[in-house]
Amino acid sequence: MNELKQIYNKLLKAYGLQGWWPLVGHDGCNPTKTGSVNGYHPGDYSFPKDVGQRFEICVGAILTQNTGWPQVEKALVNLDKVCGISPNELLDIEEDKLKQAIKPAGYFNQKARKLKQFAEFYLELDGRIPLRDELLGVWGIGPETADSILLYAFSVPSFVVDAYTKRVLLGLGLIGDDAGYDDIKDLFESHIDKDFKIYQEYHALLVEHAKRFYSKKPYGVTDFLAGLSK
DNA sequence: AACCAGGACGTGA
DNA sequence: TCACGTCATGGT
Repeated sequence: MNELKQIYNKLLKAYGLQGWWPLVGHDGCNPTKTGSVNGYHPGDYSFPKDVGQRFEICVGAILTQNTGWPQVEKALVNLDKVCGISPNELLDIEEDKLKQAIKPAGYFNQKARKLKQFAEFYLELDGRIPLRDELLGVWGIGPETADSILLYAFSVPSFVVDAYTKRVLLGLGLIGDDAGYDDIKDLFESHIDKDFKIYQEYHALLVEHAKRFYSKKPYGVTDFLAGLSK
């Protein structure tokens, strides 16, 4: 068994199933993740259950750029109140009202524009699953957001790499400081079975682990996984 | 009171 | 290609 699989097993044993992506309108959802916001559904991979939930995940992926989830949740609740979370409703709402609603998530000028443009793109899809390159062509969607949308909204096994992921792998000595986004993505995808459930859990587990051991400098000095590699 | 959060884009070299 | 500045609110 390769090292990345061992790390996955160890993280899973330590933290359990994470149940990403959290949903605000959690109908049919079982928010059992203790000590966290509602909307998680550990062990249930039948999400999103409808197009509404699918679009909400996309919106959340954009709103969470460089921002903590609790703030995104406030923005989503506001959005749901002032117009609703659907492509048409986001296109119809006046931009200033949109900015006001998503303000808690920060970068409201940019993110309001991003949401408008994504809503348009989403309608053009007409129910089809987008290609990664198509997502990257939308203004405001970079590699991490594209992969998050593919993995959590469309259940496509595209591994998500974020700042935490890089810190953990760097701390374990598995990559160099010069490793880029695609290098790290390819590393996971070449060593882990292309199963969207495993990719969803693995990314969420890395975030959970990083929040505990890699949130303040010096990063990773107390990482209990560090003994895995040398 | 800095520092950071589940980044992405625009610019100049 | 790449390093760097910008965007913005709210936690710790």
